[in-house]
Amino acid sequence: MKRKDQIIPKITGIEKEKVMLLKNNMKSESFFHYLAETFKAMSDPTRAKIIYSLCLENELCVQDIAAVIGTSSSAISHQLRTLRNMKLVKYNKVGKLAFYSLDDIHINNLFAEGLRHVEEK
Amino acid sequence: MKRKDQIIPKITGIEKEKVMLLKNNMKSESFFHYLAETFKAMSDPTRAKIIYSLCLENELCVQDIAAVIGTSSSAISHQLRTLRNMKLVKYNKVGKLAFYSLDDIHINNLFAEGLRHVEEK
DNA sequence: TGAACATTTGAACAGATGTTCACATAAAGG
DNA sequence: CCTTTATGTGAACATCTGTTCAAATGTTCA
Repeated sequence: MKRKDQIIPKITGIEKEKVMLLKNNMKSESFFHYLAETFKAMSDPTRAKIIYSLCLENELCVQDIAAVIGTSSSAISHQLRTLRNMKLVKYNKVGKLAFYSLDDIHINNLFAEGLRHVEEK
Repeated sequence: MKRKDQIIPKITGIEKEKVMLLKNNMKSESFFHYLAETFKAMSDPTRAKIIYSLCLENELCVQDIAAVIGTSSSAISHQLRTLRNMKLVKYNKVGKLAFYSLDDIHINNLFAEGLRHVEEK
């Protein structure tokens, strides 16, 4: 009987049960890809400023966002496309103006949680 | 008296009050930089998998994370350093093993909100 | 001490990213 | 129609990122 193994188990990093459990509960590759993309959409200072602005004022047009942030309309338009592609913002075109707003309440929650984290650090 | 301006205001994108209000409520450059960095830390599929694993099992060593995710220990170690630098994970060294865990409850909340967003889309 | 193991690290590479610039639409007003 | 204004887009650029590979560090155990 291998008594030693019971009393003094070999120290090894491999914890098979944990690994098995996690592997069985792992989400799909595409799930993590999409999740990462969502965070990535918020991971640029310019885009963070855009989202922050849309949290305070729930509808803004491109040039106003550009004015608030202090950069070109072109740069903002490029970034808004990224946010649009990731379904973080939606927009409403009135004549030549495009009014952007956050796509749904989850975006507010997610961003607010990020704000809270940074403010409390 | 410029009656026309009162009844039919010129359609223009510039809404000075909104812009002024937002500019006055804008956070600092470094705030947005740090906020963006926090989101960026979660914006890679490998790192998202690491954080997800640490949400389910609150302490894991490098090789077990590597086993769960299916990549090299070296790659995981590099990513853990990124997460460590951003204060998203902390670690506890026991002999030759390094047990990693999420740094605080805010990380759980933030990540969980992201999960919820993706699951409901 | 020497062998095996866990983790860290640096260099190097391909691939991705954000801005700028110039130009393209597209709508409004004269 | 022509000009002005608001936004969108593509190419080009420098910069950044994530992985791999090789090697170093540090720990355990025989």
